[in-house]
Amino acid sequence: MLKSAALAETPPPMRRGRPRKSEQERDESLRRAELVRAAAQLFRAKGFDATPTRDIAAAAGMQSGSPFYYFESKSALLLAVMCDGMAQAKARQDAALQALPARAPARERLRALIRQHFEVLLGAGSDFIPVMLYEWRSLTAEQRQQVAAQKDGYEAAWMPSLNALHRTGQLQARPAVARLFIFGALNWTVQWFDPAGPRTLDDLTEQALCLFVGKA
Amino acid sequence: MLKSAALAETPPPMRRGRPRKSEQERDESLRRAELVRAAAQLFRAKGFDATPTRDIAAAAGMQSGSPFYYFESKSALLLAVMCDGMAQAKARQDAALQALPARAPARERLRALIRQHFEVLLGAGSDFIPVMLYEWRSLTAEQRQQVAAQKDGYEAAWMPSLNALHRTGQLQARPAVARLFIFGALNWTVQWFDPAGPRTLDDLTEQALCLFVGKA
DNA sequence: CCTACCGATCGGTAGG
DNA sequence: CCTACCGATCGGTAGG
Repeated sequence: MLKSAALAETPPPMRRGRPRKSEQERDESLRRAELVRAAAQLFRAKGFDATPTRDIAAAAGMQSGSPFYYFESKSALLLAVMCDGMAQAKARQDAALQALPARAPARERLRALIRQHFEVLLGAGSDFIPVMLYEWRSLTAEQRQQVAAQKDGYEAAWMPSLNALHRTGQLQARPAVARLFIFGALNWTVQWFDPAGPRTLDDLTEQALCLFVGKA
Repeated sequence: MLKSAALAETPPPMRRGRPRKSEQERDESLRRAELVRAAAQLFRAKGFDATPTRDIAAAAGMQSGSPFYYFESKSALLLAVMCDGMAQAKARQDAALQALPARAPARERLRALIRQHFEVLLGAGSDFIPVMLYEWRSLTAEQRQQVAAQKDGYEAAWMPSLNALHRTGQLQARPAVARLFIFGALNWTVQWFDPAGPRTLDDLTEQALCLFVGKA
């Protein structure tokens, strides 16, 4: 496949101002992203250990050794899946909270957080976060720290809502432990939720809210 | 190691009535159990795929090929871990419910179930159930069915309590979905609970109860 | 149960 | 990025 090299060597006429290097870089980062996407899907479907790097290469349209041109090791690829996933999830979370009316009640803030979390866990093509949740063990200690930092930021955003709900008595467990239990309940849905089944994410969200903080 | 063979060939004087075969069988089943225990511990610590059968053999004091004298494959050993674990968990569950005063309130029945589940998940030397929860993927379809049947029986025992709590309004989500969320919350504790930390299983149980069905 | 071993798979690399 | 390949590991078996 010499296509991308040819493009880089002969810049297309309409893109006069662009330096060559940038084209190359864009192409490289596209291929890299394709590898991460393919890896996420396979890691989720078969598990990290059970996924040969050769399969990831094939899914990205490459030969067996090529992933190691982009990533120094298989676990570096796993780390990329997790970090990309967390960055995306955090961005969506911020957007979901921004979209709320100013001074929305805590119950509605929690609803938005839960709903958005389901989206990221169970939505079409969302393999990144499930991989992060279930493949921790395959990271090195340093890699784990890196992901943990992002995860902590994501989960910390839930505490203001939980604290507020505790103050009003709607949340009856201590907020810190409640957060751990709640994430467990939500994260476990990837084990049983069937996107082809009758349950909608809205229904799931409402039921989770009822379970944790009761009806409105 | 000829010790066990020697014992079988020359029955000990005090055990006059016992036939040889039974001694041999008992010895075999002890060794088998030792393999299952070692496998459970390693599968939990490192994951199924990342655990070589050689390590399991060594942990049980055997040579590399010997586990295959007792189990036809590595995944048969995994199945044994899960089935033994579920059988034990179910037995403890029955005992916990029996120990309750007759006509105990539903909240107390749920408390007993949660407390017992924590014991099985987080207690010392309880590796079987965590392995069952996190290594599904490594079973064949038929093996999965076998474990699923036991798991269904275990989880079904929670429904009478959940239904009762729903009727009284203490549980505000639909019982069927609530059960899924609740097991998620509880099962996830294996990811974060530190037995050496300050939290006790009693405190955890109380907090879970408050979260799901509120204070007494 | 052990010894000795096979065949396959796999992560990763050199060299272009 | 590809080609060709290495070294190591691993599940499982034969034969006793």
